[in-house]
Amino acid sequence: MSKLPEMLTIGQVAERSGVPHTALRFYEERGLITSERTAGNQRRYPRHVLRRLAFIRTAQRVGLSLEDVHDALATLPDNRTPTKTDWSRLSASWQVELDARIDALRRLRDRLTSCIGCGCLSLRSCSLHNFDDEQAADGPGAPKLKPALEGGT
Amino acid sequence: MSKLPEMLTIGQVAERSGVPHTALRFYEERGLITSERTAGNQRRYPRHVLRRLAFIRTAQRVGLSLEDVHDALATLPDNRTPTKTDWSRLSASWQVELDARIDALRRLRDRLTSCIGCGCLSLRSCSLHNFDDEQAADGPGAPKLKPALEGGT
DNA sequence: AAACAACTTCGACTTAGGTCGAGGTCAAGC
DNA sequence: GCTTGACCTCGACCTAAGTCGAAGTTGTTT
Repeated sequence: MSKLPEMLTIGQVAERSGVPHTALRFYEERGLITSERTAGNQRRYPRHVLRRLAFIRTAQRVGLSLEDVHDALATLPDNRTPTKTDWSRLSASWQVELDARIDALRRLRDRLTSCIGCGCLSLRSCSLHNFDDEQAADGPGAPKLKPALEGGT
Repeated sequence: MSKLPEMLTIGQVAERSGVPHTALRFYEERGLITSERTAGNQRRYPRHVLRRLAFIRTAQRVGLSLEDVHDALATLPDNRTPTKTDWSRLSASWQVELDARIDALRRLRDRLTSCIGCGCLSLRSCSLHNFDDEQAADGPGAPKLKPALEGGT
């Protein structure tokens, strides 16, 4: 009993979270997680790092970059791991982001639909090539996501 | 009159297509476009390269990688620039891809919705963290797109 | 024929999100 | 007290889709 370990090794965290240990060190380097060290310089993690990792991975799946995640975590008052309240606030702002992305894709699809069969593919006349709105800015080759958390109050 | 130039220089193609000349050389290196050369080793493009470029950029916007585009172009009988018929066939297959992506995002959003307020964020119990279906495979850090053109008959 | 813009190649660099390996240290079991 | 596995750092490497700069050549115009 009382076998609930206070601190976890990097290997344990990797196994429990499903995040490779290489990525854990990488995240630490990026300031997304922190660890304490043993006398022998090995990392030891408090259990709540698991929650933080869950947060990170979910945010990534929503489409946020690690930098965005970093910034989101930084908006937490004490730089703490998100609590239920924080989670609600942040995930609500992700929804906006997701909705926007879904919408952009849908518009693209509809344009494609209206183009099928026209065979135009003209650089000048086809509507598919002439929207400087939506994702034209992040254009080909750089499908980055807008911050979108900025206004996430 | 008769000023319709047979062949275009790289600068002209860049200007007309909106694709930077650096990218044009890059695409050629990748086998997406080809060019002839003058006696002095400069590239000259037939006008239909513009259509091919339109195809490439549109495909990219749909979410295909250059490799996917390369493969798609290779499915064309004579390795030609897509005609109206090819365009219909390929863009129809892109629709499937787009629909799938839209759907995946929608499912993610819905899960997020059902999670807002629960605050669980548990690695084991929250439904957000337990879908090995859909996009779990391309996981965080590698938001690549599935080929999806393979079956595009 | 000389100027000058446009073109050539090649290698290095970029961002994001990591992975891999070498060489060395730490911790736990027997 | 020794073996073995887990851990450490650091730098190199990876993919994708290009960009940038240097040094040299071509093509066009006057």
